[in-house]
This record gives sequence, C-alpha cells and structure tokens, in this order.
Amino acid sequence: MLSKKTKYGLKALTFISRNESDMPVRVGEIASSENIPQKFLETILLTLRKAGILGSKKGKHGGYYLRSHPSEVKMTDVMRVLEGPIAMVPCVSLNYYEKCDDCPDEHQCSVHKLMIEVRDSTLNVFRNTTLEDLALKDS
Amino acid sequence: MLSKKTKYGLKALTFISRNESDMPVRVGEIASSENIPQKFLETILLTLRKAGILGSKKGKHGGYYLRSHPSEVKMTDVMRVLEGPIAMVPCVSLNYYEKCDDCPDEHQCSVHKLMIEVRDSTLNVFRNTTLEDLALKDS
DNA sequence: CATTATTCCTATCAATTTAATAGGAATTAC
DNA sequence: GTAATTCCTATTAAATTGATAGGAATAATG
Repeated sequence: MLSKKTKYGLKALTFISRNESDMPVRVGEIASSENIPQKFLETILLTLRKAGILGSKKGKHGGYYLRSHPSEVKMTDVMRVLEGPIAMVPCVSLNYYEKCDDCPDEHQCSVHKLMIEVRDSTLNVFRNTTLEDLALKDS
Repeated sequence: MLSKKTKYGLKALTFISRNESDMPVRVGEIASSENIPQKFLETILLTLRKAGILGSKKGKHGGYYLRSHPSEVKMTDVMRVLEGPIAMVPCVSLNYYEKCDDCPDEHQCSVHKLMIEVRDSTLNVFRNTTLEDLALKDS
C-alpha cells in the first residue's frame, strides 16, 4: 500500500508543478485544494525540501516551489524520499541493501529472484516518469 | 515492503514445489529448512489452503501439497492471497476497487495515473511467473 | 484401542508504523 | 509591530504486523 504521506506528497508536487505564477505556493492553498490535512502536509513538504526537491520561502508571501523544472524531477527520487526504498525487500534494494536474516544464500532464494523482477519493472516506470508527466491534465 | 507472511509463504510454496516424493510436506520440515517460525507458518499455510492453492492431509504422515502443478500456479494468485491487492492504491485495484475519499475525479488524479502504470508493470511480472519458475535453482 | 504425529482453529500479545494533531519558534512582507 | 507564513519537534491514537499460545480434531500405526 502507498502511504498517505506519499499520496499527499505526490499530489502536492503535482499541484506545485502546475503553478504558473512566479510566487511560491502556500501549504494552506494546496491543503484545501487537494483535501489534505494541512499540518500533516506541512511535515511532508518539509521533508521534500530537506531532500532538495522543493525550495521554500518563509514569512508572509512565503511558500514552496520546485528546485528544478518538473521535467527534471524523476519519480525515482520522489518515491525514495516519500515512500523509502523502491524494492519490496531490502536484499534487492539498490540504495538500501541489507542481507536477510533467514536466507543463507540469496542467489538460491526464490523470493529474491522474483523481487528483483518486480523492482526492475517498477524502476522502469519511475525512471521514465517525471513530475511534468504527472502534471499533465487528464489520463 | 513485502510482509514476512508473504515472504515466508513464497518460500514455503517453493519448498513444496521442489518436493519430489509423493508424501505431503510437513510444516515442521519447511519451518526448519527455511528458518521460519513454525507456528506462524502454520497460519500462513492454512490461508493458502483455504484459498485453494494448497491441499492438506491431517494426522500422522499428514502435511501440505500443491493442488495444481507448479507451472499452473501464477504469482498473481499467490500474491493476492498472501499480500492482498497488487495495486498500491485501491482506486487502481482490479479486484478490490475503492474510490478515494479525497479525490473528486480520479481521471484527473496524478497519483492514479502513475499507480496504474506501476500496477500494470507489476501485473506483467506476476502474470508471467509461476511457482515452477520460482522453484528453479539459482538465479 | 492407545499412542503419536500432525493439521486446524482462534485468541491474544507486543512492537512497530502510520496518520494526524499540537503548540509554538523563527522569519519575512508590509 | 502585525500578520502570515514556514519550521521544528513532540505526542497521540489507531492500525497493522509478526509472533505465540493452547489445545481440538484427525489420521496412521501397532
């Protein structure tokens, strides 16, 4: 399951990508437009900023803006920040590899084998999707 | 993250697929070979049996066996039983569709759009992988 | 028939994670 | 100096997960 954090984060990033004015976007505006609890969204945008995806401006007329053009922001990066590793098991994670306790040899592990395939196919989607794609209207 | 339940379940199914004798496989044998807590594994195999993937024989010399040939058991079925819906959000689930509370129109939802792609690519893996594939040695 | 080995059933528990809230500090525009 | 905003961090409630517990039911065997 996708966490609400990730879902809200993606929606917020999409909203910010669609912003045409040269002003940063206020959390409150996103929250009310997208039906997201504002305080929760604050913490989410904060982590996106700390991860370098968003920039912010404090104080009156402050808000959030993208650090790069939407076409430059890959889902791989966004998802890793919001949802964590893309792999479903640490033993097939590219960025957060960890050996399994139970598995004596992962090259003989059927789960390992399957999860590599899932990881690769998901990566393929995330690598080829940017915020610009998400921000396009309709499906 | 893949749950331990699913991980253990997949390992157990692989183990059972590799069984060459005509005797059913005991839970205890799987548990000790695969380093899985036995009591936990019992409940997992029980759900696989109730789902029709495994059959069982009670009493002495009892155990579990596959209801179909490993080549007939698709990962889509196994994963749905063990891990639940394959989709990461209910609004793109084929078998467990549910509308999102927050989303007024899912055809304009960027998350929806992205998660359909992820679902399809994952389904593609699961539809084309059977227990027989998992049971092959090595990777 | 008694014994032993197994699956079956269901309740419970502890730990973790998730989703959300709270309360104010710091900063900025005006 | 006031209002509007982000920033920070703690706390909480609910849900989920992973595991355990204890025995009931069933079947094979001598």
